[in-house]
Amino acid sequence: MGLKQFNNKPRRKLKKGLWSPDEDDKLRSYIHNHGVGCWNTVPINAGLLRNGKSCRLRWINYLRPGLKRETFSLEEEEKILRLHNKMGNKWSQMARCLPGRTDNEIKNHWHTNLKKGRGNNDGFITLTDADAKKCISTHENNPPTSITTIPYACNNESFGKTDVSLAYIDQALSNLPKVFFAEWLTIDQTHGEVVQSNLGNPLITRDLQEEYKTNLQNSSMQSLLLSEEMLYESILNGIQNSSTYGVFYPTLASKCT
DNA sequence: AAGGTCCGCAACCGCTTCTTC
DNA sequence: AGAAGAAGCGGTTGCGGACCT
Repeated sequence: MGLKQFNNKPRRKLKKGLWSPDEDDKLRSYIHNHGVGCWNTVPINAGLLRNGKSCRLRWINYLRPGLKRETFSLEEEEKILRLHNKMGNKWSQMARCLPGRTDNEIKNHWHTNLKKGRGNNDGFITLTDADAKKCISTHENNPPTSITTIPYACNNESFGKTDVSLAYIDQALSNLPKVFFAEWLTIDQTHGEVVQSNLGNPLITRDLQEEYKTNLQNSSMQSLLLSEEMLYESILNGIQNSSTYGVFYPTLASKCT
């Protein structure tokens, strides 16, 4: 009995690595004319020396119509951060919420930009001046009500120090309602009470909270970073009527325990 | 200019889930 | 019900370009 019995079918030497424009054309035109059907038969019928899996990936991540090929917008990044906080590494589910983006693209962008770049270990995002301007222009056109969300935070390292972005926000928001709450709090608008926190885990360390409290007392700055607990206290103390507002990004902060 | 290092992205790999029979 | 194949998913790898020395 010979093993050759198992190998009667001529085995095609499959190609790996980057796709050539020619291969792209073959796959694109095949799917355009015949549809996908079974992925395992696609490369055979399309005359490609690839496996079905590779074809599927190439189509989904690169050739499929409707894909955006441009860099992620601030709004998209904001959405990714929110979704990641809500669902973790569910890249494909996130992709469904971001038209024109693939799970692979979102995953790569998270690992290379959002995880360590704009976000810091302490759970805050570094806000560039350009980001701040974009953020403010969005809210200028659509002024927040007394209970709203500001989707950006400032790096806490800049807290209490001179910071262009923070100063810009102070200036730009001066005409807007003075109290803003983070998105992870649901507020009873009638009574001004926190009725629900969307995250059960501690948002920031006790040490950081103490640091903020000290800074809050000492700071002459108009803007303040508030922890969930501090926001809660502030509401209870009727701080809504003061000139304080909180800007806090919960997505990354939730990772900080 | 050349070699080394870093970083982003495309693609692969292997495991899980779904579907079909 | 369960086996087998297909599809989906997420972690990881490796190539290539940019940047640094």
